[in-house]
Amino acid sequence: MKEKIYVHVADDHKILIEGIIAVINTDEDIETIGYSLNGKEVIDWVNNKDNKADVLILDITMPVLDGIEVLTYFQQRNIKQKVIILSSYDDVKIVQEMLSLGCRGYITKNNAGEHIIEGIKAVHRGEQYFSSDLHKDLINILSGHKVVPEGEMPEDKLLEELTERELKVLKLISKEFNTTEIANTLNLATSTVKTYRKSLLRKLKVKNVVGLVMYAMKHKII
Amino acid sequence: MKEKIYVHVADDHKILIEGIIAVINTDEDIETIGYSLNGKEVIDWVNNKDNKADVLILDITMPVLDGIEVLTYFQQRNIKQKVIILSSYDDVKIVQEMLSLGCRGYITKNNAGEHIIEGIKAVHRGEQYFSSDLHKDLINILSGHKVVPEGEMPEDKLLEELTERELKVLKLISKEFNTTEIANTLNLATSTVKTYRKSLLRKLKVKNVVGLVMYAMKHKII
DNA sequence: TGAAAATACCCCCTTTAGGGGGATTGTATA
DNA sequence: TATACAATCCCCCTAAAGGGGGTATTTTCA
Repeated sequence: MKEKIYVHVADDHKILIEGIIAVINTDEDIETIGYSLNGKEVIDWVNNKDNKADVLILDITMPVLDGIEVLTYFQQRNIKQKVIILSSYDDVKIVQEMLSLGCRGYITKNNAGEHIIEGIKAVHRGEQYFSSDLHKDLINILSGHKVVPEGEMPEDKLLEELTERELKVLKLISKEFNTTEIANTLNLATSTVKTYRKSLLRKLKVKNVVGLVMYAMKHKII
Repeated sequence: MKEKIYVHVADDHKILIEGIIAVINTDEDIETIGYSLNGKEVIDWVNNKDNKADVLILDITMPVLDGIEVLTYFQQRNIKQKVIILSSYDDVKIVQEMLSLGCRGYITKNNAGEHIIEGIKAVHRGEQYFSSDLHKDLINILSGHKVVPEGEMPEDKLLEELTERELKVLKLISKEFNTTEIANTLNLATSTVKTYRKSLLRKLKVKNVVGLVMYAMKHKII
């Protein structure tokens, strides 16, 4: 008899956890072993000696500590468990971010039911797994030549990544802070903040502060 | 033997539907009867002669048609099925809106597992049902004397209404148009547009264009 | 019918944003 | 070790936003 795969599920919506467990348990090779309702619980779980899970299903948006923070923690301590992100966002940008934080799979909640078992098995084998909607986009990115999914601009694709400082400035801009106020908040010269504003406009390819705020809202930076 | 309660579930995340069905089916008095992945499917379902569901579990955020639009449709045609909103938002403001649109219950996804069966039975009996987190807030509201959750302003209520012209200017601002471009688009003098900008800032009580855009996005003006 | 509100325009003035350069550190990494 | 890039600051200049007034129509509606 084959060794079972043990899975831990983390999501702030209990009902969703119940759904995932119900689906997972239909497969005889996989067994769920506990769940967490926030990132703090995940950290506690991973630090527990008795924990014998192989794969972690992790939601991005959670209270206390979110999925990003959990992944960062995992990365810093070199945690062995493999992580599959379960997310509402079917957004390549976010997938990229999660990948850079070391997750092994990314499944959208839309089609989790069909893909989750397949995904768990794949990452347990050491492969990467992405639910199909994302697949083609990712292939495009990884292979460099992007096939535009007709009628849509691959806007995000073209955008340069923001640095930590730029991100902070963007967040403060979104709080209606002006350049002087941002400078005071971050203990910088106004000239520095102006430089960041200019690079934000350039990198995000927008005309003015309005475009910056729209970007920030769309990408849930605020 | 008691008559069963038939329930239809609508949510854009299939996995969540599976969770709900799994929970609901643990109760022998309730049976799930189909599901919808978006508002359009709900409308189609309700217009189907064979549909014999009594209660609809409805997510707010869905593609094609969202929960609000579905409730509006129900209200306009006097649909007999009782609706329980299943939402991520634990926000009294939203509960109020849903209530005004005729929903009978409101359960947050956080504690859906524990309350959904109770909720279904309650609304089927003709009662209203709210998951407990919201209960005390709602009692405050319905009893008239609202205990403001310290530090928060009931912002929207205080805002003056925008005129048609102001709204148009706001929409164009949100498209990254500057004053001159707005003036040209609307065939107005730039001075006129400046006047509207000023009254927008005053009416919406925000500091600058960033606040205007945030307001526009929050209220889905754009 | 009369007051209020919406629409449209004007003035002056200050502050802020944005465009286009350039420079210096320090760190990471190929 | 060379190079790239983040982070920090500077200059000059123009464009745009915003603050504070004012005026004249027209529309709305109690």
